[in-house]
Amino acid sequence: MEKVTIKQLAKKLNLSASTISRALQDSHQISRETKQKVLELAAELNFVPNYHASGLRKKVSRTIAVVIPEVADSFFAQAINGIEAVAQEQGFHVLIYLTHESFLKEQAILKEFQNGRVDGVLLSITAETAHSQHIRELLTRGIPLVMFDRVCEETAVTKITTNDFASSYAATKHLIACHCKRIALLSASNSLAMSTNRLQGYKKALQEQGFSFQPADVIACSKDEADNYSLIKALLAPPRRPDGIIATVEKQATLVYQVCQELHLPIPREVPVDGFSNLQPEPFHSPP
Amino acid sequence: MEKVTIKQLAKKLNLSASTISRALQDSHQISRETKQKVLELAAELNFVPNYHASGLRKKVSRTIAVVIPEVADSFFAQAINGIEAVAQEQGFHVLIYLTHESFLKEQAILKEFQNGRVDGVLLSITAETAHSQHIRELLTRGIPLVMFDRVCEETAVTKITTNDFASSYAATKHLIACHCKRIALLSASNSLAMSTNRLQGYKKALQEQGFSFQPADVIACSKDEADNYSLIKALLAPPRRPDGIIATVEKQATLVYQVCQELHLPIPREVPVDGFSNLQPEPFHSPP
DNA sequence: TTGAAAGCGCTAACAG
DNA sequence: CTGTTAGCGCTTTCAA
Repeated sequence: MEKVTIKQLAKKLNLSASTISRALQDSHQISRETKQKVLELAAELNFVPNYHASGLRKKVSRTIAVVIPEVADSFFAQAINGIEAVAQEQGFHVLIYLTHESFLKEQAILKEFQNGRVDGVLLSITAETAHSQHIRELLTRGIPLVMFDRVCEETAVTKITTNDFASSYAATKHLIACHCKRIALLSASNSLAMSTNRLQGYKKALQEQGFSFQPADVIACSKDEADNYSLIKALLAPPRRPDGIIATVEKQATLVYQVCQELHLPIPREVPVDGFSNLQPEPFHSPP
Repeated sequence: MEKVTIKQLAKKLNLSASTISRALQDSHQISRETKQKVLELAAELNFVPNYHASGLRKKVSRTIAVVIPEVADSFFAQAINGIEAVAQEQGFHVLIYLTHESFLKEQAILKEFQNGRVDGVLLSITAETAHSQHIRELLTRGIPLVMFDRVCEETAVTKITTNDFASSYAATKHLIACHCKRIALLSASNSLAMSTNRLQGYKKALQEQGFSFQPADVIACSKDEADNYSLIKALLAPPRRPDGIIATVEKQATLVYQVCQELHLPIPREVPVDGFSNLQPEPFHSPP
């Protein structure tokens, strides 16, 4: 029992390939009877239409790509869950690509998307991503792209983010309300819009509550865990120890605990400001 | 600047399409010069070979599918990370499918894989999955399939698992060595090979150490968190409270804590026996 | 309502 | 080394 094709169905039913094709697509111009017969035979012979053939012809793939830095932290895992669920509902397939924070990989991956493999892209950019030529090129080629979580301001595409400004603003105000006197901000990376927005929210809240912004209270964490560890250790050193901390990333919160334990310090009041903890994945829009 | 095809390159260089095709594939039967020219023009015109066309011709997709129940718990997230990394290295693409523990979905998803979209499948079966007709059918069609983590004994395919028997055996012995007198096993589901193997390991260790196996000490947890909660609560009720627990799934360990807190009980000595905590993803083998 | 024919873009014999 | 030819399997005009 070799691979069954439309042609074979056609021969067995004394019909033309085009009729079979139409019947399978439930075309309005095929008689009930014929459809019936075709569907039956197809089921019997276990016919599965070739994906590449129809893709080549129709120029669609019913596939979207999700390009993210990593799936390690629970945020992206959740995101995948949500995305896949919606995609499956809509009959779409989901390709996963990890950039591991490498801009070059991001470029290479997006470049390949010009080949018809995907109909659309969900992108959460690299921390390294500074310009967006590669993104604009995809768009030029007519491939819709939506940025989520980590977006890049300069490009004119749909962006899905939590309101970074608002969340760090709220977090800061919350800590102040809890009588914190010195609030530090653990920030992720400087180039991302997310980071700057959060920084702004933090500043705004401080200012409104009559605190002065201290650049030394903002720690720019990097990819290197060891570095971050040192930075946090320095931050928590007694002389100017903060009594409140806003952590921008899950991992950093953990580091704070570690450092405190090691230094036998009381754990400061901490507020994590997470990516998308309450992400409601947007429904996809199939291409029109 | 419309989509560039091989034909266009051919015309511009006064060569045939086949020559271009060969040059792009770095065929041994094309002159240095020609290759050079072709590559240059291709780069200049930003040529990207059509995926469906070559897929249709060559009957490959350079794509593998990963079919898992959920990506929620960190295990599968890690798995995806590893799989994608290896795939990317080998120039493969990764499709993700979630079954949400539904056997019907699993079936439907595998069925579609007969259409040429994927070259291979990594499957971690549903808790519901009882028979393996759908799996065997895929294999018949020449699509390699590897089961991981949650495997199904009856099928003759490569399986990647931690040694379930050994790990629960070791865990049980460990608890006995810690002077535990009554050791409970929180088991996941009865039909999975993983569960039965773990149960065997547990029994073996008990027996070897002169303990008698008590069916009541094995709790078969279900999908329903609330149910599990009740079961664990009953288990931990004073009369025959275990002083050691082997938890088969991450989630269950958490439940135990919750129940103990609520009941103001001391937390029993607990040993989690996790899926693949130390999974070293196997390198893929591209099809020969 | 159905069929014939052409072609999506690429690759692989088979020649030369 | 390069060109010619013939499809991969399906969809879609255009005719009948």
